[in-house]
Amino acid sequence: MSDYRSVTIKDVAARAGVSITAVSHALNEKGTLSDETRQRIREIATAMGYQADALARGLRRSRIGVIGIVLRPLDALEDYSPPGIDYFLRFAGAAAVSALGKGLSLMHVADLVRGPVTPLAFSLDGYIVTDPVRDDPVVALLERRSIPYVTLGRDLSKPEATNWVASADADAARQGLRHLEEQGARSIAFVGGTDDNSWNADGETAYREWCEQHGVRQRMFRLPEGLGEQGGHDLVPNLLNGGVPDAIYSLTGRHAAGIQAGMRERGLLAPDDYLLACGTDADQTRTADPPITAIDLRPEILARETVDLLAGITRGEDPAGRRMVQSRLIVRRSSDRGIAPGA
Amino acid sequence: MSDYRSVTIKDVAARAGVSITAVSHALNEKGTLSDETRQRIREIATAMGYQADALARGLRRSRIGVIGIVLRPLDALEDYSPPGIDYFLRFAGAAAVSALGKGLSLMHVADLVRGPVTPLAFSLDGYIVTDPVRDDPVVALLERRSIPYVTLGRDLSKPEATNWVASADADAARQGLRHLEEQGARSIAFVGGTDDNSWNADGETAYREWCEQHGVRQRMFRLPEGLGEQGGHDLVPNLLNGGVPDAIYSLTGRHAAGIQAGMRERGLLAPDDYLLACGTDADQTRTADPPITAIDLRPEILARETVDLLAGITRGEDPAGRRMVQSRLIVRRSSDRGIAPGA
DNA sequence: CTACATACACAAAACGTTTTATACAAGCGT
DNA sequence: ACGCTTGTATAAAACGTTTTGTGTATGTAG
Repeated sequence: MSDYRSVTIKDVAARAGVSITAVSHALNEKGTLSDETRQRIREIATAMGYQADALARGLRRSRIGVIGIVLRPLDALEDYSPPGIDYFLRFAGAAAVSALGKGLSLMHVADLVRGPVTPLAFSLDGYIVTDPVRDDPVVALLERRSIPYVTLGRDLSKPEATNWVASADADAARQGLRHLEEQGARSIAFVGGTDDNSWNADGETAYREWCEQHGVRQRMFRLPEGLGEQGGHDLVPNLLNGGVPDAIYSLTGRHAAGIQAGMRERGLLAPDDYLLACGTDADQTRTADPPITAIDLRPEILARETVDLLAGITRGEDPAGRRMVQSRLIVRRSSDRGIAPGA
Repeated sequence: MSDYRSVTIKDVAARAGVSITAVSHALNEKGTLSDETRQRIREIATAMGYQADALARGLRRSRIGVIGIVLRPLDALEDYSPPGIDYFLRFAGAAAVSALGKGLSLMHVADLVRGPVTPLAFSLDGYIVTDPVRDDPVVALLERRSIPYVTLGRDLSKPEATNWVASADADAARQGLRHLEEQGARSIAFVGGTDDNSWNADGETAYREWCEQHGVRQRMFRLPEGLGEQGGHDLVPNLLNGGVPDAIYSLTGRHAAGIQAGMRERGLLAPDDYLLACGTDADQTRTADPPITAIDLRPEILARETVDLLAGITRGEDPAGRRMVQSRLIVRRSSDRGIAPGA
């Protein structure tokens, strides 16, 4: 490690024979400099490879070109890198890429509200908060600090808020339920999560409506997200309590995989003995045997919209919020009896 | 957005009736303060919720608690979020999680050497560079700036370097080749990439050795990583040039999927007409039909080791480098003729 | 009583910027 | 010759820390 000294504004000023104020103004289109000197300073600066130190700059202004991302559902999990969270990783990866495309960098930040937090956390330009729960403490903290943020998924405790992007959750669930119906399901059991977020809420609503419209008794279950496949597996006895349902719609991928495993232990195989579909595509739904029908929430598109919205807000613009992204049903064997849609 | 003013060192000093120097010393275990005042200041600081501003601190010291990650193979791609890069996203996600566990944050940084770079880029504590190529300009830049870094995969141009973590690439390839052999392959064609990195180099070496040991003629192909599935597909005529090989071992997942598709168009199906295995597990290998045998490089473990090594280095320690992570063969239908290993 | 440590606290400089306020010409109208 | 713009450039303050050096009691040895 040599002792490299990077070139500062002072160096540029010295070389150009002007004050550092002149350099700053020349490079930031501020102040009153003749076009001539402005131009000259710029050339010298680039020739010397000058790049303003972001820390020093951030100290005065307050934008450092970095946005943070908080993955709430992962905060909650004890183990921080369980399998089957690839939706979040895909989202985070895609968000990073989108941010880079806008000249921003994305920084992962751990739970802001417990334990010591990364030093830079409160100096970031803005935040993406995925799937906040009702009265989310992280959201509250950001508000208190007046740090701009965008949530992925609506914040149920803030119906007036516009700073969110979400998949069209209710639509997605309806789409899944309609598909099961088309493949022959008359009664459908529903397995949601326990996190108090819009994703679960909208899924439940869609299910309730479907049941009412079809005059079918609701069979709704709520299973903590953290229980994962094991939880799905252990839920099976309850699911079978009132007889084998025609179909099961599970919101989370890990639950669905566990349910399928548990059903198989009882000799019940999809798609012959029941139909199975799932609200999020995940590693588990793809690799299960048989592969499980799932909804691709299109994390890449969600990420792009989220970053775009946040970037606009941090720049002080007033971009349109409340953005919804249409998701897409991926039919796989677990629910495919070969009946054409609309038949 | 209210005008929240966060509590500064000055506020704490005022409240405690001491100088800001005293506060700084008290909180950083520096200087000469009586234990009594030290303690009193600490209590007041925590009571007021004081947290040192990372930017201001970074200006003086030079550690801000953030490490950067550069995904070189993605830098090279024109499209920045193609499918089938989930190995990198998994790695990045896992690295973020590992970093958080060490009180560091992970920041995605785009190609450092072309175009304007994120402002904070040169103020980060250190970097992870995945799969650097020979004489990688990003690596050169980091060295010039004397920013510590760790590479994922050896840097072929720096045989003496110890600052790397890698999967046991050669072992992995040997493992794959042995598996194909056990399933009945006598001649194996090999498809590598063109990036000049240790991953490709070690894979090729393992293949050459295997051919020599078995007295089989080499059938080695090099296909640019960027061509993806299409590239694999288009390579098939060349692959078939000297007759249908018993088996094909492809280093990258996208190539493998394309090859399988191309072979099918010619009526050749795995595992009956040929065996197919692949050096990296990817979305494409899992979801291909039939699913393709692949090597799980265990990005989560790689990420943990990489972050651990880098964290040690940035703290000025001298942690053991050159860490190798054993990978794991996942046998899928594309190469499975049901012959037990070792038979 | 003097000289000299020792213990404690603080003032001021420094980090590299941006921003605000000021200075100095030159030109112009009176 | 005077005051007033206008155009150009700079000095100095500010951002919130850390670090360096200085100062003042207090105690101790001679």
